[in-house]
Amino acid sequence: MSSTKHKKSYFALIDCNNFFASCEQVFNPKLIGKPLVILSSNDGCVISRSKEAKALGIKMGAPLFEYRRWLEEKRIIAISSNFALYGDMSHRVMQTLETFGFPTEIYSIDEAFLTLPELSALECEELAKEVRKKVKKWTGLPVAIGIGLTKTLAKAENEIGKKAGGISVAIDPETIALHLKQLLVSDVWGIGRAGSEFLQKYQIQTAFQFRECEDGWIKKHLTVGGLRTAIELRGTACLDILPEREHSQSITASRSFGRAVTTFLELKEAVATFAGIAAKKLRDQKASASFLSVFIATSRFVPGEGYSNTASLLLPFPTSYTPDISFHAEKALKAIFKEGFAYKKAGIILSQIGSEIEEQLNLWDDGSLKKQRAIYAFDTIAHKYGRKSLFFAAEGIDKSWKSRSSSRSPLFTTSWEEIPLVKI
DNA sequence: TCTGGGGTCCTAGGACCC
DNA sequence: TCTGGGGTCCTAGGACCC
Repeated sequence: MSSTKHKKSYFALIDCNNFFASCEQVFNPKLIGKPLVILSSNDGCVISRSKEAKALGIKMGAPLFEYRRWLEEKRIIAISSNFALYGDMSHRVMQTLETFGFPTEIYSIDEAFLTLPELSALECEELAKEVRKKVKKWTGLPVAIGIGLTKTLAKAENEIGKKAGGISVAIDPETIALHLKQLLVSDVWGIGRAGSEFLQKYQIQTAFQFRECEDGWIKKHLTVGGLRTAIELRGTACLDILPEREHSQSITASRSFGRAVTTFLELKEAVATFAGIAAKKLRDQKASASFLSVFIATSRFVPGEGYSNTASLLLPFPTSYTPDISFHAEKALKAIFKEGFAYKKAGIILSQIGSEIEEQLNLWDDGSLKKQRAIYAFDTIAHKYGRKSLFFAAEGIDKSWKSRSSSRSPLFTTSWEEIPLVKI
């Protein structure tokens, strides 16, 4: 019997208002009520604005060098970002939300979804009020709350709530339709710039108009992601609350440089720093990575001759050990570095992340191991330890790999202990 | 002179394999 | 050895999110 057909549930999206600016205000009450902007690294551009700063018309992402005079004239306070503080505040907010006992998904540094049971609209409102009050009391931060039948609708309600006292609920078809008619497609979660520009050409401007479009047409032009968004807007949930993952899919450490970097040495040092940051993040997750990319780029704002490139490589072993990662990052950097350019940005991306133990076993035990990776691993070991140890381990050759060389195909070896593993 | 950083997911097309 | 169709894997790049 399909009595397991799950009960109806609602979604709430809790979103901190002007998060970074609000965090600063909590710790420095003199900033409350003032036009305030938070700046990115190198104080490059605006990444958060207080309500008052927004009212003065300063745009998200505004570059400081263009607006500095203007900011001074308007007496807007600009301060550098403090991500350690924001991370800590985020943690407190999430902990507060978890005290309500609903399944919770932390969506970003300042947002979380809750799954609610089926309630009346009034009960939803009451609950939202309670959540707002508690978060404000426990953390000092103001939040907006949207409640809807799906995550996308909760997001939409949140947008509306921000402009209407902080809370918006829509769970009946009439209210939903009414609200979606007021919401621009470009403000729908999942519809970005490219999507809304495309829809504009077909005179589709509101979320309501978008959800009325034909499935096949949406899928053809906006892919499955677009279709999922439309289905969610019609009230059918197809994005569930995601369970917490053990580790990230990828880890990035990158920076823009305050001033242009031209030499390999400088770039090498920067990349070594990124390697350290990324490796630490990896270890904090008790994970290791098998794939590494390094990228460098000149300024994207200088027209004409720029240069940017990425080099990727499979690590011989899954690792989270800084010297290993640093060593390979430098190799990758060497492959793409070109003399004569003014580099403005660089970074490292670690991917193919798994738990340490799992990955170590995979390398030798698991038939699902990718061939390319195995060959790479063997070549590297052969290089590092000499062919002898390889032959020693090379029992039980998988026949399907025969076309390669017999010296590097022993995946299903029974004496893998003989191979010295690089320490993680 | 000066323009953020960190993510996820999807697709197209080539490589490869049976 | 030749043949082609079809599946799967892999990667680059784009779109989107905060």
